[in-house]
Amino acid sequence: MTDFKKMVETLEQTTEKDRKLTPKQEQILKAAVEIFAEKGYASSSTSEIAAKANVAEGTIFRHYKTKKELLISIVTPFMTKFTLPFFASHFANKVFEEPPEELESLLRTLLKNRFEFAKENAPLLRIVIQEMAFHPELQEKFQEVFLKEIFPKFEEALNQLKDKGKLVEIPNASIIRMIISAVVGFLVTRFIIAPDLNWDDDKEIDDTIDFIMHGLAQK
Amino acid sequence: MTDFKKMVETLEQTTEKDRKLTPKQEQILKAAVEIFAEKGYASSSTSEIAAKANVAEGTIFRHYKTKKELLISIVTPFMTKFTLPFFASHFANKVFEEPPEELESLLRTLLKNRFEFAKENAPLLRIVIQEMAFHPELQEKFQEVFLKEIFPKFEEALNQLKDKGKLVEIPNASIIRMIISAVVGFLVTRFIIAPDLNWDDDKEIDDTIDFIMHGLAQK
Amino acid sequence: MTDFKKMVETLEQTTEKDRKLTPKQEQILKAAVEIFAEKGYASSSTSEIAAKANVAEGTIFRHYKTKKELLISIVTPFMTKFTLPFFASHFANKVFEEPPEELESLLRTLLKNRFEFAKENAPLLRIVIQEMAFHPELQEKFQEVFLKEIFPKFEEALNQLKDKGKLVEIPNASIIRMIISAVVGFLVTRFIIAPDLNWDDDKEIDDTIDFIMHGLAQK
Amino acid sequence: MTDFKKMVETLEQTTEKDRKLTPKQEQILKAAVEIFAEKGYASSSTSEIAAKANVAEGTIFRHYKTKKELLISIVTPFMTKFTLPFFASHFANKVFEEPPEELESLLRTLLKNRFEFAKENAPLLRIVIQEMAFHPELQEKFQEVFLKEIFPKFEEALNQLKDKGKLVEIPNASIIRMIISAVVGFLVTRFIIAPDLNWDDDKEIDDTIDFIMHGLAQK
DNA sequence: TATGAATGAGGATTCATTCAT
DNA sequence: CATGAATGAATCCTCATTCAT
Repeated sequence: MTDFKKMVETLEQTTEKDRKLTPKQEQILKAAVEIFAEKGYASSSTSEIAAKANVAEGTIFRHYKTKKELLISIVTPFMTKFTLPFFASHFANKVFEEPPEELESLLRTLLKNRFEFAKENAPLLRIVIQEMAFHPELQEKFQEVFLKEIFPKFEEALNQLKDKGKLVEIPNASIIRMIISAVVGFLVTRFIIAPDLNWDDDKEIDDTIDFIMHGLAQK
Repeated sequence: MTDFKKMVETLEQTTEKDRKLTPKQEQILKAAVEIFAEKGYASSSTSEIAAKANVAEGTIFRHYKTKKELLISIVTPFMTKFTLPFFASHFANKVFEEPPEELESLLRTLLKNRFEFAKENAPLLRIVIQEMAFHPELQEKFQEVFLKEIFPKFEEALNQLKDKGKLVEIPNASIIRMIISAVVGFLVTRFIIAPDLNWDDDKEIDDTIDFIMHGLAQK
Repeated sequence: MTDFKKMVETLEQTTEKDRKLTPKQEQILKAAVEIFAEKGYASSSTSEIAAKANVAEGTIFRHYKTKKELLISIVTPFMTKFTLPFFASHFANKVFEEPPEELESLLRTLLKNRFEFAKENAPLLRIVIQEMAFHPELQEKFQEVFLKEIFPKFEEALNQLKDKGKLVEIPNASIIRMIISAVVGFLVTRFIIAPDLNWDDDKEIDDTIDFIMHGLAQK
Repeated sequence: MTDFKKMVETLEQTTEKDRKLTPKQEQILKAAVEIFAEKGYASSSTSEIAAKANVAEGTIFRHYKTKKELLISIVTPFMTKFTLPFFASHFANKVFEEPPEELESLLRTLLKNRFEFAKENAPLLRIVIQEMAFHPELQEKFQEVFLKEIFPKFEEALNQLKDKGKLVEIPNASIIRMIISAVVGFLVTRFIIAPDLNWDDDKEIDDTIDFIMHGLAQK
């Protein structure tokens, strides 16, 4: 499980780095997040970021060699942090050992937890979703994190459930897609498309989980 | 049903206009679609589009006053055409009068039909999804088409089903979100994220519909 | 007096040409005058002129090889026509033979006459004044018309008056400048700077002539 | 006399700003003045200005957001400085209290003084006269400076003179127009139309003042 | 003769990045 | 470390002019 350890290390380094951020750096990051989220990476200018961050234009380039490096410095820690909980040891354990109701409660816990994270980092979520399509660097990072780490565990769990006859017999990839579609569809609607609606978040989460569980149950 | 007629007219006008396109215009549109899809609107340059279209840069601006107008000329006909089948009169009729299995077969027909359309217009789908976030003009067009037209009919149909006890009792908005998430999640995965995988499209569509139907069935 | 004859011929040719103008040409000239007057030559576009003239862009260039030729076709006939009365034979005669009061009445007649012409052609006056500075072709035409024709006659007349002791003894060039400044200053104020004021034109003309006459009288 | 103070402040600020100009900025202004004067604002290109100023084109836009702002930064300080002497307190005083010969000597002093200023800033004078017609911003500035400040004082002075029977009884506006026409006509001829003639400036000024004084004297 | 699509050179302006202070 | 003036390539767009129809 070297990969996992490496990942955690990476995360912790990042965290430490975060702590080492000078005030100016923090201002820059904060401003960049807001502006990237609002107008998209390509339509944001470093001078605008500098202005919003109350910093000279040159200062940005002292900390981030290029504009793209600034983007990556913003996005990858978020991706890592967003993903980490999936590795919490009890996740694998529970799914392997417990009855299928456990999948439900696990998803529920996980979603609620990730929901809070998304809520606190809505602009970052927006940036990731908007920019993923255009930046191979981000896609690679995503593959690294998702395809190589989460996906296999996910599959393992799904296989277990299938063996116990608790899961519809369709390809794992499809199942995962459906789960993620439901979750991301909710998050995107909640935080990007219509953040100003009067949301009953707990109910929406419960309903979404119910929808997934029934949709995937063995018939 | 004036609204519907107006919409059809609009569509047909558009189609006629399409036929009137000069060769150069077609080259421009084709090139623009490819480049916008690949790099995103903001990162595409009109000079690059002109080069790919084998046309002088000025020629683009003879036909489309601004770069943004070019984008809109590309996107809105697609949005309209993509949406129009939802207004086919039998849609509303069937859902109102027939048993709920009808909903399923309708969704299935609809999805298959829209799937083909998306397949033939994958780059356009990509552009719409990528650019919607940044262009109020597109959002308005979307609202016009979706919120004012499709959504209300959708809701009516759902209410009917709920009355017959065939539908889970959660808010219509949530149901619609779940259906759309599943469908869009599929289309995005299929055509944008992993278009090169070895897809069994019919099965995926069937599985997705099954997922939706079970997920939303009354318990 | 070949020069004079040539000039009259030129004028008459122009006049004949004017008569031969096709409707499209007239529309073009009319539109060009309006637009040049409003925004200046350099800031006017041929496409705007074509639009205002209800004519295709290419049509302008069928009649005028270049944009500049269009300007010249507009300005030089005006300059010639504006100048021609100064050659009316009785001008020279009267100034030579009559007492100095005659200068006054002549100036008065002349100014009133030219005033009407300026009034009917205010936009053209505006164009001439605005563009003279930038177009050597116009300057040459002006020199041809003014320096070579009018100025010498003017001088002759002034010399006569000086001989009779009726004129202040300052250089002719200065006298001419003062007269022209007063006249042009009036026309510019009247038609360009403040055309919307409530002008009593006859009184202004009289006052201006009085001002000139007293200003130049032998002390 | 707040208005006057405000104006002086403005002038001094401008002067200080002038002193703060970086060398590049000075090069830009110098080049722009020369080129604007020669070809007119609309026909001057920022690339040409940059080249003449030995500066990158982008540098112009670092200091002046737009080409028009560059024009205004050039013209308005000139207009203000050109106008300021008219507010020198002794102007009003003298005209009110002294015999009418005083008007003459005052005009003479003023004209000589403004003549020197125009001589040193001939290209600027040219720009102002050429561009005034096309830029509402300049017209406003001019109105602010002339119509609201100079004109009323001028009128007061003229009324005083009329009361003493020393001035011809025609409307003040006409008188002012005549004076200005004579002065501007002289300056324009001297510096714009025929700057290369062999001018005896002092005599021209004297003659011009004489012309004005006699032209306006009570008959 | 009139059209208007097409051109491509040139226009103002933006922007990521560098570097002397 | 931080600044912000300077850069020049690239951007979107305009325009006078040409030419096939």
